Amino acid sequence: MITLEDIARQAGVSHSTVSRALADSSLVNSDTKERIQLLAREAGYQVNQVARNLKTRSTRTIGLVVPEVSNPYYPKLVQLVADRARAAGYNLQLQLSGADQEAEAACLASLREQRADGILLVTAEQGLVAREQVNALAAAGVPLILMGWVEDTEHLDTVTGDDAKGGYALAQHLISLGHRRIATLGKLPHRGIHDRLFGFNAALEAAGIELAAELCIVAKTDAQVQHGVAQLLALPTPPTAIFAYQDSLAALVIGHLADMCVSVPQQMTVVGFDNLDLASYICPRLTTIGGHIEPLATQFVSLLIERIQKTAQSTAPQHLVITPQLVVRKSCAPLIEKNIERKNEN
Amino acid sequence: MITLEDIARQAGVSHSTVSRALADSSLVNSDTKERIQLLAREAGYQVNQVARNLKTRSTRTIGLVVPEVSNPYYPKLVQLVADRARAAGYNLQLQLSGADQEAEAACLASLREQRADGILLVTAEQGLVAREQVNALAAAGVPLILMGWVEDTEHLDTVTGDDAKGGYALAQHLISLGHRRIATLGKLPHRGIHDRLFGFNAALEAAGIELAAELCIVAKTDAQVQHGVAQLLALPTPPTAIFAYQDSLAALVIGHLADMCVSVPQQMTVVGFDNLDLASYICPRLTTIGGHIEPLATQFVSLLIERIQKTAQSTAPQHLVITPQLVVRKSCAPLIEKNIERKNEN
DNA sequence: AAATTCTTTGCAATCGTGTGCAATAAGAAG
DNA sequence: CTTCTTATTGCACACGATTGCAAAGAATTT
Repeated sequence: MITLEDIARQAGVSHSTVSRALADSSLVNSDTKERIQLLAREAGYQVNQVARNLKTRSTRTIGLVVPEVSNPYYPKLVQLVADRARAAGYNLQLQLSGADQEAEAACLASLREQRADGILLVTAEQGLVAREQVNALAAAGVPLILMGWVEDTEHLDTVTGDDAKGGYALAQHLISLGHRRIATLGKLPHRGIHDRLFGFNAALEAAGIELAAELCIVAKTDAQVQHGVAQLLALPTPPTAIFAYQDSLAALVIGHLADMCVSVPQQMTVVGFDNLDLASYICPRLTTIGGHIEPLATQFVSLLIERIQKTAQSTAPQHLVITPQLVVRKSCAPLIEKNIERKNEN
Repeated sequence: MITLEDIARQAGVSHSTVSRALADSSLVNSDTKERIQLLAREAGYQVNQVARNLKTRSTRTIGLVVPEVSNPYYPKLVQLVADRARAAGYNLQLQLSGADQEAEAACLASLREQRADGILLVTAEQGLVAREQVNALAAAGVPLILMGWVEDTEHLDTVTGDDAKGGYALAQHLISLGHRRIATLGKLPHRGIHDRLFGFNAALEAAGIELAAELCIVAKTDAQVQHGVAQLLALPTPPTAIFAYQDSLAALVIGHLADMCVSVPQQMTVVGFDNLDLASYICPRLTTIGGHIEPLATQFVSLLIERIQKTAQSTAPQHLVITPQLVVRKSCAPLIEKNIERKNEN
């Protein structure tokens, strides 16, 4: 691989001059500068970023830790983060912490060893697994932004979607359509007042509706969803609507309902969360909560870059919250006579 | 950030000894070794990989260039590649070349500057955009594997799925169900004898069926798909089956058919390609071609690592081809009287 | 013509590791 | 006691870039 020294020898100057010439420094005579630049281009010289990074003590790289990219939520986020990082002139180092974040600490350690200029950490159901690591990084002054609702992170910068508000809006929508008996289905994420289910439940309570325990299905895999749907339909009084915590689960629910000859939305209303692309792929198109991922990604990156470049207005930890919107499509129907009749039959 | 020198000072030895101790070298007295290792752990020392990479002239990083991760095909590939790379002890540097690969050359340049040990390049519709770059990398001896059918790459290592065979199997399946009037829909990829459409057409020809020009729809965006589907249905003799080049397009087709009150598979048979997760999400579940992505990813990574470590049996360019399989689900129906009647009506 | 400033260039140190080689000390062998 | 191994450690250089500082000419001023 060709180095500054090689170019210098060809040009009959010192490597310092070549370095300056390629950096377009005004300290170099413009003729020599052009000559060197041409020479370097012809020789196909490519800077050794490793050496440059060592000397400049900066890598212009940001690390992004997400659990996986099989779950379609994350690719959407990764794409947006990558675009914004690139636009800001930063490289992206993607680290996958595993479906259960089992490798979260290892990812952070690797990023630190690689001397990433800053780190974006997305937590999932497990919450913040590598808490000591994160605190150590923060203490060492490594810029780090957290995404997701995690306890005891007042001292860290965080960016999160207002899941509770989204859940609230969904429930309100279902209630306004006349639904009273509503099921929920999904894997339990970080519970608490910021949870989707918490907001959902709050709206139900405000309307005087009780969320019956038999209507709360915990399911993660396809098989569990199938079982849960069957369970709901077998109830003496089945629900008229199902809230799936995520769009992908809603898609599975609709599939299994179809297998059991229950049509959506005529015989069952289904809603999801996140407004992923698949929400407009599937049939019927899914009513869901959306619009939060783009601003989340934007804030995520721009706050980190402010921290890296120390251009933030305030050095105090920031906690940005993005409010999502209801996206109405075709998977919900008002509760009409037929359903009410069916309900009364039992 | 804490360095070898810091630990050395604390331990009262030279940095060389610390370096050796942390590398568990037998040249260091076992007592001192333990003492140093303990000290380093307590101090929270993390090697500076940047410095190490400079010295060892290797980064244990492989670069992966894909157009985007919005298209669900790529995340699936990225996940698999990332898992296998991690298992082999390599970091992954993800580079997105853009939906039209407009940044392909920039991605390669960046990876070269970062001194990635090897590069995995996935091409898309545009083919190999950065051909000179790739040739330069190959000439410089940088291990590089190409994925996708591209012309004039006999001198490069390639890994590809046998798209033509997949297309052939799909067509055979449709023919065996009695379909004769079959439409195709998608954006045109790298044409040629390795194309999905080529294989598809070959099977049709073998069965004496002509692929009418009016049944070949070029569509990429959702709006184009919608328009194409409407166009097909408006024909004097509409097709009885539609082959979409990709699962995601098939999903869109099914959605628009539903909007026009055409049920799948009863009134229209639809097939896709790639067997992405969404193929089992959507309703009806999609008959498609699959099973190739996993072996593609495996071969992709292991061939690259063989090149990096120079453990390959042969130094001659390899061209690995993966044969995909037909995955039969619920989106196809045999051509029964009703359809034939409908066909004869016109 | 001498003094001063400006322009351009090279020297040399530095970033944090890894490693060949020499040096030292201790133990073994003669 | 001398000599030869062997075990352990440090010195010093290298990796390839950036950059402060000095130096040497050239240009300008007095």
